[in-house]
Amino acid sequence: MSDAETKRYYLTTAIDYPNSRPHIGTAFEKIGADVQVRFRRMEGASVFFLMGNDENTIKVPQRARELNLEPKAYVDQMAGQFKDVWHALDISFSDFIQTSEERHHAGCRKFIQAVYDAGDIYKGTYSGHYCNGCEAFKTEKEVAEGGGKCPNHPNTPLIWVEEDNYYFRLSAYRDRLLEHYLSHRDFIQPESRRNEVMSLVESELKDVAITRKGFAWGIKTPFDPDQTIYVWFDALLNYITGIGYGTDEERFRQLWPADVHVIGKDITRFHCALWPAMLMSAGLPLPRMVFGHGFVYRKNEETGEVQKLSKSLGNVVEPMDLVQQFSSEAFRYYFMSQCPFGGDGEFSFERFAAVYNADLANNLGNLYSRTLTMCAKYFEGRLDGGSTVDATQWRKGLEFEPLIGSLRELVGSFEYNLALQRIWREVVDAANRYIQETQPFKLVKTDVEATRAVLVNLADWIRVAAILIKPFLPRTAETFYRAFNFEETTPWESVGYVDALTPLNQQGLHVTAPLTEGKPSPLFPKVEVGAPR
RNA sequence: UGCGCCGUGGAGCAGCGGCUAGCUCGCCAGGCUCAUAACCUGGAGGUCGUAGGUUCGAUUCCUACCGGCGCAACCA
Repeated sequence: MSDAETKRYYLTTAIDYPNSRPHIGTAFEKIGADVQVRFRRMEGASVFFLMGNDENTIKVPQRARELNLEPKAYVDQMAGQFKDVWHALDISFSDFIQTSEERHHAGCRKFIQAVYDAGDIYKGTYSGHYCNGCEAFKTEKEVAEGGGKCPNHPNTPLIWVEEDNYYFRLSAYRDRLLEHYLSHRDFIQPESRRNEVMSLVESELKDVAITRKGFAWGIKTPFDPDQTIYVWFDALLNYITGIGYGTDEERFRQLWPADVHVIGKDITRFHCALWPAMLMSAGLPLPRMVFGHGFVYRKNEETGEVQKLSKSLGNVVEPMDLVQQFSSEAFRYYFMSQCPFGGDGEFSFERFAAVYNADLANNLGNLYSRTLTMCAKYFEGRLDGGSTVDATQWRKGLEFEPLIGSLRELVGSFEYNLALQRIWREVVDAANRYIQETQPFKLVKTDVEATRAVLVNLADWIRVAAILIKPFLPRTAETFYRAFNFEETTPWESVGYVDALTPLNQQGLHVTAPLTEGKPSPLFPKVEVGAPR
């Protein structure tokens, strides 16, 4: 692997249907992805982070008609809303692809033609329950749910329709897929998802219909203009059309294959079976990893019941509600610290507030407050007056280098909750304990220089904490870093985990944070537990 | 039904073969006063779902069962 290759990092998230607004579960995925790319950037990688919306579904023209809009106008409007939410959560995506864009259409046509030319597409007959109300086929499951009728149109009888479609020869890739899983242990992460996919591929891997007839909205099949590409086949292709496949081959070659597709556990099979088979057929390299994250469930505060987020249960929580009540930082912290990214997690307003108060207000925020206040009160913000002190004193008794090493490993492998837990226990808590043990507020009465030494150590502590939380809480981290004049040594933008290991530059060390009457304003004002909502 | 995950003090989690089973929140008692009534110390509280098995030894491995949950080809 060349140096240039190890340094570029291409990550994608699942593209979302635009017919409903993003909820906390959708946001969970994007934040987890964002933490990873922020971390990779800190590690020196040149990152490309792709997100987008999945717009070529039958529901789009339906919904657009209801709103009296052109489909394209509708999806553009929705994409704007999605991006607003992602920006509010500080999701640092590089590009946002909409599958209604021409660049996507062009890439899709090229790709399906390549698969066709490879002989993996054949004409067949698709049959199923068709609903005239939805203008779509219903799955057996949907029919069962509706008691033999369409769940959305119970008065419209379902009809059995047979239609000529094109099929992708997925079954032909069974052995090559299994071989790939075996030779690339990391292809499907976390481990628990592997078995599921492997047993699925071993047992049943049927060819799939990849086109539908008679839809105006969607991508026309190049070898048969009466047919449009079925949503799944087209959706997966965003990962390559978003980086220039079919429109900018040079760029595509630079970025592909993806380092990781971050997706929800429900769609692992598409990404681990269908997608690699499609790529094999088209002669393209496979992504290095598919990470299937867990889901966020809603805990009902009164009954204690844990439920899936769903519109019908009315328990959907919109990210903006929490961002407005607390902050994007609080939002990011809750989900990254409380929900293991590879597994499932729970959300309740009560718990959100409890975690916010305990970890952000009382620990992190308060550490910041008390440190800066003492610097201002005892030294008027200047810590550089005395003789040079040992600023690494605080690291004694702490296995510091191994800690940084394991944090890098944990963050790099998406184990965010464990990483945050260690940062809090071993860095933030330790700092509060250090203050209690050294008692600078007492010491200042007898030994000013010793007090200065303690505060210099705390300043370094703040600096290191800033670096460690940078991928998770970018704003808070920056505030921490700008509390002192650390930027004179290393600019904030270029600070990485390695800088936590370099010693503090005490030259001219002083407080740069804005203070009002010698105090910073609270970063995380405490909230009344149980009050919100 | 198939496949998968989970069941550890009041709540949320960690431990995944062997020191007195850890951590956070909550609770109780002290301490401190720099700080967002924050912080620090100590304490109470667990037969690690049940029944077997493997082993010198199991919360940790195996089997069965009970209970909860997820996925199963367009609801993150």
